[in-house]
Amino acid sequence: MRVKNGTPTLHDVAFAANVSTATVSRCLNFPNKVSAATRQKVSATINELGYLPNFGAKVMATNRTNTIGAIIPTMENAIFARGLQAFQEELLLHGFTLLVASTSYRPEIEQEQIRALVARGADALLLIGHERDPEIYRFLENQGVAALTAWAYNSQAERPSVGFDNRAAMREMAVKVIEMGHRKLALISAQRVTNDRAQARHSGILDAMAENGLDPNDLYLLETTYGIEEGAQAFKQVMAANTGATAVFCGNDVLAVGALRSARELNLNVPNDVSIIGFDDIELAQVAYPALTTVHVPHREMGVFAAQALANLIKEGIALKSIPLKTKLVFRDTLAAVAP
Amino acid sequence: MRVKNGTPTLHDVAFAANVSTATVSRCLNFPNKVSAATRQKVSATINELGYLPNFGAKVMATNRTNTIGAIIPTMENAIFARGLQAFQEELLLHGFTLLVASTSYRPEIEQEQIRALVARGADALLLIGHERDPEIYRFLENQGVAALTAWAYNSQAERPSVGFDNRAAMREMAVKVIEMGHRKLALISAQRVTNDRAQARHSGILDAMAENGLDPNDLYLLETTYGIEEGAQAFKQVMAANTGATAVFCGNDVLAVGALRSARELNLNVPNDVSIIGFDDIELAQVAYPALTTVHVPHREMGVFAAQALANLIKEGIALKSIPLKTKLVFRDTLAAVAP
DNA sequence: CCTTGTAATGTAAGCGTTTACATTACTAAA
DNA sequence: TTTAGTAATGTAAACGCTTACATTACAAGG
Repeated sequence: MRVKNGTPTLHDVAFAANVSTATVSRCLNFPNKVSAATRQKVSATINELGYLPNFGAKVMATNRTNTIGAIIPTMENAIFARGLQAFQEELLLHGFTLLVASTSYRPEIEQEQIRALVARGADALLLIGHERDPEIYRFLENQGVAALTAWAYNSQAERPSVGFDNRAAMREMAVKVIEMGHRKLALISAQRVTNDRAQARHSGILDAMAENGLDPNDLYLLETTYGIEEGAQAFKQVMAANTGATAVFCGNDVLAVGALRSARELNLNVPNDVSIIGFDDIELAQVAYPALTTVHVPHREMGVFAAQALANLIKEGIALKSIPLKTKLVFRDTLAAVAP
Repeated sequence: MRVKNGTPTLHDVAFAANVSTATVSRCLNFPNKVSAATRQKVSATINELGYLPNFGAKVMATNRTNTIGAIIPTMENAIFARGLQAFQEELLLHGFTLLVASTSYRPEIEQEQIRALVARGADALLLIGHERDPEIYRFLENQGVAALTAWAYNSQAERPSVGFDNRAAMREMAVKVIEMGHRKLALISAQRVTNDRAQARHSGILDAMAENGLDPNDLYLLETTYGIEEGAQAFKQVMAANTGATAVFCGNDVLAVGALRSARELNLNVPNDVSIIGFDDIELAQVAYPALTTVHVPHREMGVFAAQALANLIKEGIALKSIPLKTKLVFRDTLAAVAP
């Protein structure tokens, strides 16, 4: 008698249960297409043999991996980690597994990763931000892989996205700041070249200035890379530039927290000497001292909606559509009215 | 003439390039087994046709997905996000893709996820902590899927792990604290039942007390779940218990930051009235005010080593072995000697 | 010019599912 | 009993790659 060596296959189960492979397959995939008796018998055999469907074979036969890929700048940034976590949890509920790749904010790497995840069989992709080479969209289309954009919403973007309007959100905050009497504004921004969110936030401030009789050209703008240290350095530069800024916006909370630290080192009182405003409302913002005034972004919600949209697309064929989410200004202790 | 509809296959490339499928396959996988001329011709055809190997077919033929799964409690916790990010980056260097699942610290869910990732074809798994049902290890063995444990190292654990000795690290910190004159100690710990890291950190404090003539039974221990708010609540309870604790250890930085906030609300001066000690040294620790004294854990290093070990196992067949990493005490502003 | 050895290429058999289609087993109405 | 209709099951092709083995091409030594 031949002894089986490898892991058991569908065939083995069928043989042991004395049914055809088709029946076993149906037991697994369409239990109600099979009589209770055989279902019983087959599932007993499956347990007994410790059968687990072969992934590759299944993929080949169905042309689906039940896997969704996400490509984000970095998990180390809490705004992505949080959204991605929610995305993964929701995906699980729909029977999908998450494939993760990161780009360190480098567009060339993103291209590479998109190709890698498609090659690895991702059924659909979650991407951050709208801006990318049209060629890669063509590639995705050719491969029949849908892509949903998150962390950004733009009413005139032609591709589906779930996110918030970075520009409007920042504009709203800037209007408040200006209403509080601030006339000299500065912005410590993330690199805008490869980052449409950073661009939009910048534009939001410009909008608010223009609407309120300030000259947008007066905004003192400084770009820097991501990090607390970087924010700290940038803030010192802003102060050294002597522009008389009474409110310095930061492109995100991490930069803002760095700015806060520099302010302390410079013996500047926040918010009485300078106001500092963040964006994102991550944990850091409430822990910082003084607690940071910032724009709250519904990261988890975004992840959940994105997962639902993608799951609905793949399982039900429901086309993706854009979902705009709301941000909220949260006023804590780093913003004050300018002394009259 | 028949018009091809779907995406091109190996066959199509072979036909177009006027070679056999074997040759095309070799061009892709063993370029040096093929003459320069054909290599040339084939790769031109591949580009022209926009051919991309079919993932499922490849998996089926090779029985490998070049995918590694990681199962962590949650990406929202920076210590995992950071390590995972490094893990993914290193994996990419070795040609692997990362599959992520999370457990929210629930062991039943972990089991489920282990099975799910194996079913999704993970070639190997990264797991957090040692403690789990032996049955699941048997399952992994049966399936021929290797598992490496991270975020914990324990010299007497029989399974390979890359991480640090939580117990020794916490003991080292506690010894310092005791040397600074603290006699009444408290610990705000994460739930220990399902979490061997939390257990080990607790034991470390006990060790230090015993070695230094303090009664380990005098440690005031409070367990809570993960979160800043939870840490804040717990700290208030510790203070309300009136144990006279002059140093309160926290199982991680997040809890410590919550404790810090409560101390401020209680008008307690840190570190003069109470010392607060964290663990992990995440970003939060330096941003907190006062900056947190804590134990630095080499999260990124851990991720990198784990990825290397797994890649070496799969590609070269080099067996996994445990890699102990070093932690470092970092003294900032929340620990002071007790007034004589 | 033949021989031998090696390099390059080709042939075709798997890999383990799913599923269209065919067949058989039942049920209930006539 | 038939019969028609439906439910349950079976048969076998297809999915697109890798790779052992077979074959052919070529180079160098005699």
